[in-house]
Amino acid sequence: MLDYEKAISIAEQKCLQGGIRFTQRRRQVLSVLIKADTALSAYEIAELCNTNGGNKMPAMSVYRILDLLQDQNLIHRLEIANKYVSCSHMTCSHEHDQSQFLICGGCRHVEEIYLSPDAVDALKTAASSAGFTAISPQLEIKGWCAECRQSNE
Amino acid sequence: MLDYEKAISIAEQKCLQGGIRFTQRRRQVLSVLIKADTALSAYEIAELCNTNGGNKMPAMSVYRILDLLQDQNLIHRLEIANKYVSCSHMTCSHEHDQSQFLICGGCRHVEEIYLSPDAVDALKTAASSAGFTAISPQLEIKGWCAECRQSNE
DNA sequence: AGCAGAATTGATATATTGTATCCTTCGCGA
DNA sequence: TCGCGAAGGATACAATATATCAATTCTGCT
Repeated sequence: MLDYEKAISIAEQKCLQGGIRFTQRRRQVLSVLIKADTALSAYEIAELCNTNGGNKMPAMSVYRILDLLQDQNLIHRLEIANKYVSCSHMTCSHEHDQSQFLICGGCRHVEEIYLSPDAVDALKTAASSAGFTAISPQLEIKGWCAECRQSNE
Repeated sequence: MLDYEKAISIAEQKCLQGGIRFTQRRRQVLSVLIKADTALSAYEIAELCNTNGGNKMPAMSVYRILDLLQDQNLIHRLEIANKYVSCSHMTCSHEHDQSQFLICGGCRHVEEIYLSPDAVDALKTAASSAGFTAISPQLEIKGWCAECRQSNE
């Protein structure tokens, strides 16, 4: 997990640089995502905010805030799982890192992985020969976790 | 595109072998998917059935039929795009083929690609070291098509 | 301090995608 | 032909997400 305090302060800086405010609500949503050790759906985030905190967090606000945090590269949306995770490179100094996620097609469990540069290159080559300029800086791969694979066979 | 007649007759055989009927409705849904040159959403399939054909095809039936066709390995569901495509290996004699799809994160356009065995191996290795027994026989990769990439920068 | 305008949030409605349930109808074999 | 299970119809509803407009809050400026 990320260093919580450091991540929050970096997020605050990034927002300031982006010309937007790092409000309580935004802090709250990001904080839930950083503290979670799994990917969360928008409605799960809303629920967690309402459980821990006090004032009501409507799902609509969560979506708005998630969009905004994504624009600042503070979180990722996982399209296979319809869930969100905080960016594990948030506290790194280098930019433009590629994040890679394995997502279980059964239980939707999410694991972050690190592909070899060779593997990423192979994907990029295949992608560009299909007319895709580049694969996304965030790569999602669907698979089957050990547990789901067992119970499926 | 697949040889339509051949694909339909193979589908019929597979269904018989699986102990289920290849009804008119099921033929209709599969036929729409085979003839389409793109991935289609369930509601798009229903609409196409209602446009071309005569009798009404409710969306619920489409979902039921899509589930069933998936069980018979006749179609794939693309989770990133929330769409469905007919299996391009339907008419091949060999089984257990890996299908790979590139999906544009912008317009959701879908391209089928063919990764080198090396690339697939690299993915499998990374996956298994993360506790995933295997990546899915159907691989989805999100990227950006040339058009969307241009209009985004 | 007070005001204007922009950013943020609230509130409500609605779209999209998908699942659950229960009942009816259809087809095949005894 | 009768009965049983497969298939389909109908309806309700769940989960995820977007659109819109009004209310509020903040910020910079005078």
